[in-house]
Amino acid sequence: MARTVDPERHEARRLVIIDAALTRFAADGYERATTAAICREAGISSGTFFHYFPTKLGLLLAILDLGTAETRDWFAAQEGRDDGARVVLDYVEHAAEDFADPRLPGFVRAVGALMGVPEVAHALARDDDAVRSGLTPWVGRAQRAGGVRDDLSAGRLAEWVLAIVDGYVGRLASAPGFDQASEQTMLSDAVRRLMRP
Amino acid sequence: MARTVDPERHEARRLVIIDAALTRFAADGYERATTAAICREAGISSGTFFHYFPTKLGLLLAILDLGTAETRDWFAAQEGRDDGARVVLDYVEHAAEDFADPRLPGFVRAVGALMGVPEVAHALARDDDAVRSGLTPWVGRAQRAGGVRDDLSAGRLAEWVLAIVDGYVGRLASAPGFDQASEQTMLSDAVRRLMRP
Amino acid sequence: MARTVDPERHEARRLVIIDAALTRFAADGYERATTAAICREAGISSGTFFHYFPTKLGLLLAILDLGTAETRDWFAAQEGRDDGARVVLDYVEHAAEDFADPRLPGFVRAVGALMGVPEVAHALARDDDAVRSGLTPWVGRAQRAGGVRDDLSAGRLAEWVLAIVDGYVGRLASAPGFDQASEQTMLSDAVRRLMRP
Amino acid sequence: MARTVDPERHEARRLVIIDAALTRFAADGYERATTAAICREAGISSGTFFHYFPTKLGLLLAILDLGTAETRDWFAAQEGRDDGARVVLDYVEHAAEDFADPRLPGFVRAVGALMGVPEVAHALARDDDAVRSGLTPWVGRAQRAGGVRDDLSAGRLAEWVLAIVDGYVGRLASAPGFDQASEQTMLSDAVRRLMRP
DNA sequence: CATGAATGAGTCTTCATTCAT
DNA sequence: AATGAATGAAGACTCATTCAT
Repeated sequence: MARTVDPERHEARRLVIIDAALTRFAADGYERATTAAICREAGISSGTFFHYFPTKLGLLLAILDLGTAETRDWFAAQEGRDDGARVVLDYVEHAAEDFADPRLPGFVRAVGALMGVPEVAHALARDDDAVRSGLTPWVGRAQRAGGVRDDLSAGRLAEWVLAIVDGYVGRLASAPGFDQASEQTMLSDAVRRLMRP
Repeated sequence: MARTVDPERHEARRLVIIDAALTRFAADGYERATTAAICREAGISSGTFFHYFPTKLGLLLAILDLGTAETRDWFAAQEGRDDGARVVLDYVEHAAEDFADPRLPGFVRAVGALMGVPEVAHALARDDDAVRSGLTPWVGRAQRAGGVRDDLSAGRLAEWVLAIVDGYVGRLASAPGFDQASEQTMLSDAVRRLMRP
Repeated sequence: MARTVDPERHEARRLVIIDAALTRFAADGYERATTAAICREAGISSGTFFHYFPTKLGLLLAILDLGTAETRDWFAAQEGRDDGARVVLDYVEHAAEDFADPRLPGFVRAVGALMGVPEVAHALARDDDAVRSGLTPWVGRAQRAGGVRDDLSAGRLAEWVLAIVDGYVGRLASAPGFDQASEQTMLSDAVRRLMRP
Repeated sequence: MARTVDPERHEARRLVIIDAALTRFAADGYERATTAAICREAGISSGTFFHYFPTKLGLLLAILDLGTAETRDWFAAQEGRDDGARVVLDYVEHAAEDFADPRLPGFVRAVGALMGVPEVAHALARDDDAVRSGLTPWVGRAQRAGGVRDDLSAGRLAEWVLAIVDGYVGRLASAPGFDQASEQTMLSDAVRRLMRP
């Protein structure tokens, strides 16, 4: 009797809160996004908030971990492919599509301001590691296959690919006429130019 | 009789506060950098702080304006030059050198989190305008002179140059082995590749 | 049909909760002992807690009433005895033995902090009354039998006997080397000295 | 210029807050005495409260330390006296007079409920030490001078003197007809009886 | 009967800003 | 001009209690 824990409902509600938080963090920044505002956005009470997440920071970290997991999943799904350069470009495209969600740039900026907070720094380092260690082997394979410059180590070249993606994302948020729809092809082009021998 | 306002001393003190704020904002982010911490860093009292700046936000805006003015000055100093492509690359290098101050990436992130605050958004828009309107003519001139791709408008190409600089700056702050000394030549190379016909 | 209320099981569970509460109140004080902690200690859910007790305060009052009833029972069991002084000393010893439960001093302190709450004040007054009205007649009888000082009223002397027991209990909790095993004979001696003519 | 720190005014204000806190802690207990209520009682704002004390607990500890210091001062002032038994009785009387402040018993109870908080436990241990190490030598001297029982060590006898004072203080608070004015002579008598050979 | 997710009032504490000296 | 004590609005978080299952 008394089936009180419905794991599905729990997970669903958790995601509602995460979604609301993404909205508020993106629009207002971490500090200006009050827990009250997040609760309002999610349609829950403050008690419920702290029933699902231990602290406001804990919620942020949960979001970051979600992203890291998503990255790992994406790379895991590429296992067995052959064309390294193609995978790199697919990743770039995949990342760019993530940012079709207009809240993401704002969220990334919100997180950036918290780099001084150790727990955030660690979560970001984990995330960066996931991307880097996912991407580097494909860059290396592309180099060995030829068709990609090899005057840089695979790691350093991967880093620069990420730098360009970062720059693209940053502009998405701050430059008026710069939008995902029209610039995504330029992004692929820019990365191709960077990697050309 | 008593001329109590010594404009030089006033300006010097203002700069001391701005410098202290740059340090704290960069290390802790805008919200976590308390006025008390900035005062401590600057060696002044809170009363003095508000004698020089109307609010904490006012101080931040003053710093941003300083940067915008510096950008305008730099472009004003290029007047009369000929080689557009060279000026663009010089600007990239100049921007990169600014970021030799290790506090700047942190400061940029701190400001990014405040994009939702209208006054900050406007100040950033002014700053962006200064850069864009400074850079675009030189890109256009380079295109007309040949040697630079012209499948994009000058404005859009300038935007992408800035995107790459942004990406470089972002990595500077977040990637462990990515430092200004060793990556600056890669930056120029990446911009050159982007602009190549 | 369904007789769902098994009075014995009900009472047993009630006592489990009371015991758990005694533990938590004693260790943490009334306010710091959360209902959640009491539930954990008792191995029940919060819903069950409030099925057995109307409020957290109600639980505390129930514990106090239990103590009062126990006191009344003890004195009822002395009916018919002769030697008043002996009964007084027996009571002192009995009280001291109660405090062999190491949780009691802490519980008494926890309750002390709630004297400002009317319901607690009343419960304590009832308890004190039970002790006082149980003890005073025996003190009086001892005085009339001689061998006990009679320069004080029986009531006042009883009060002082209780004061010494209280002091003993207080030390039990706060003084390191002061333990029930070694000090109980001193307690009887101190009470005897107090009562000596 | 700018005489901003007036140490006297600072200390005076600190004492006003301490006095207000004593009132509220005594009447309501530690947890139920909100900082807001203490501020109201002291006629200050919440900001001022935290300007003078780091936390609500810090305020409580400050009060305890004040008491410990007072105890040390009292014993320091007895240096050079001769009659140990007289000093012990003077201390008992002195302690009893302290409790002429009707708030003290309530305050002691409020603190008792916090014995589980390490910082409070330590402060109380320090306080107990001050009393014990102040009193024990005088008890010892009285024993050596004769006229005081020596079947107990000086330390243990001192402990029992304190137990009786504690019991007296406890009754002061909880027993209706038990007041300082009429019972203080009984207190001295009780202690004398305890110490008699 | 038993469960535990949900609630929201209430608390401590922080911090930008003011102002008397 | 410079100081720093005082202010109080605002925010994160806790916890007793309710109620649908």
